[in-house]
Amino acid sequence: MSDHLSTTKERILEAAGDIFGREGFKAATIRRIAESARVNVAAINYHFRDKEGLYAAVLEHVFHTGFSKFPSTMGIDADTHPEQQLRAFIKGMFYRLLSNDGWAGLSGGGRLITRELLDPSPAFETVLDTYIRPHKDLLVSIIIAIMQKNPGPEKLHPCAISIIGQCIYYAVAAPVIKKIAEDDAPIESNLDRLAEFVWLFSLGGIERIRRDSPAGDDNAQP
Amino acid sequence: MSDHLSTTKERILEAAGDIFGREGFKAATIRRIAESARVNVAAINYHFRDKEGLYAAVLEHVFHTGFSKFPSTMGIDADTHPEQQLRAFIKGMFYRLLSNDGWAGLSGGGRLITRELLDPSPAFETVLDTYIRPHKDLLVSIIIAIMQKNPGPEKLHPCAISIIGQCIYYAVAAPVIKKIAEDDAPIESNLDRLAEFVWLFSLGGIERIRRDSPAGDDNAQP
DNA sequence: GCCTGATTCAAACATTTGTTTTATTCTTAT
DNA sequence: ATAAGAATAAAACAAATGTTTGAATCAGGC
Repeated sequence: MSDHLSTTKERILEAAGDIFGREGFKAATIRRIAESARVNVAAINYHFRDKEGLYAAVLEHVFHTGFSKFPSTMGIDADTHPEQQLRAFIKGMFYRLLSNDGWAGLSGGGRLITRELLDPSPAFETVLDTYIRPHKDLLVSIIIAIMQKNPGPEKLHPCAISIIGQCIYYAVAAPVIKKIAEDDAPIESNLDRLAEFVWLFSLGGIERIRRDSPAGDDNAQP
Repeated sequence: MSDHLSTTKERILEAAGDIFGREGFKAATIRRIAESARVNVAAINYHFRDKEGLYAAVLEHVFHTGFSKFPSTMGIDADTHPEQQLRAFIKGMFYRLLSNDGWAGLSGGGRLITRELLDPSPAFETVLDTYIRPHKDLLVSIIIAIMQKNPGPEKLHPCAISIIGQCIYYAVAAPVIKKIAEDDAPIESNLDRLAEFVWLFSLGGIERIRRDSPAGDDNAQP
């Protein structure tokens, strides 16, 4: 890793994103990061204060660039057909998490994010408010639009979790999926097909939940 | 952790399961495990050779007890209506992963397993053959029975992944779910409701995939 | 040209941590 | 009762790792 050009600080950030993602916070060593960034160990403390400071900076950097390259809406207008909005949303998740242009390319296969889900660091609180909550809210509003009614949060939230869960599971379990269902491993060339599958599956799921829900109202937001 | 009675070896296994699950292999320290098990540090090396040996033993122990208490089939006959088989399968996943009688109670909230998905250890290879592959094969056969046709692995595997993914995501993202959708956190009192939801959602998903698939044959196994 | 502050570097420090050693205690078969 | 082996305990060891230090180097303004 660690690109040829760019400043020291940037090289550290990129190398650290990759290594933290691959090995986790504790297992990653600043010596390995420094080596990968072709930088003296002390430079890390100089620029980022300590290991935790570096980690916090990496996290912010990774989320910022990920959601910049692949925004939640994926550039789709809010007046597009809601099912197509969902398609874009899901494709966005796959590319953000698993594309080489996304987190797969700069955080050890998108695993930095998965690790945060499992063990949120102190620095994650900010990320949650800035990126994740709005992202979830958008999804919920898309689901309401598809259902053409608001079945209440006790249906909407599990729906959102089921959809997001399918996407993130590909990132979490990539190593295992490679072993037991090799043709469906979440590698670049499969992303479109897998996203399409999850989209269809989720449309079916949403429809089924809709059918089983009481009338409900038509309010736009939950 | 670490129960009052039982032998030294067992106390170590239980304490280690909890701490490895909570902190991960690298971050967990022999000394903390020994303290939690009320045992001398050297006892761990004596009984399990080294840290890796302990980890391998923990992994086998955790999977064995998990699938013993909550088998893949959950005691449901193979001639039960396939949709009910799926219901049992999903409920089994939720309880195995997230119940206090299951992995939540003996591997730091079921996180030991999730960590293995993310970074499979050498010891995971065995677990994969013994527990995970058969588990997946059962799910695939249930899906075929529900669809009443075999749409081929390129539909079956993603279907299985979508279903398993929804369940496991609750375990992976439990801390985050607690923060952004508190009422749907995967705690004991919610497991039945969440399993029921995932079941319905998945039935919808399967039906949708079935509709969009070409005729296919009726072979029993993929 | 030189001075000041920012940056980089090699080396050293202090702590943590997995493992080993050695002695002691406990268990059990004879 | 006793010898032999299993189990436990305290201490020491060696390697690794995050951080600091103090000197060297570089960049830009006067």
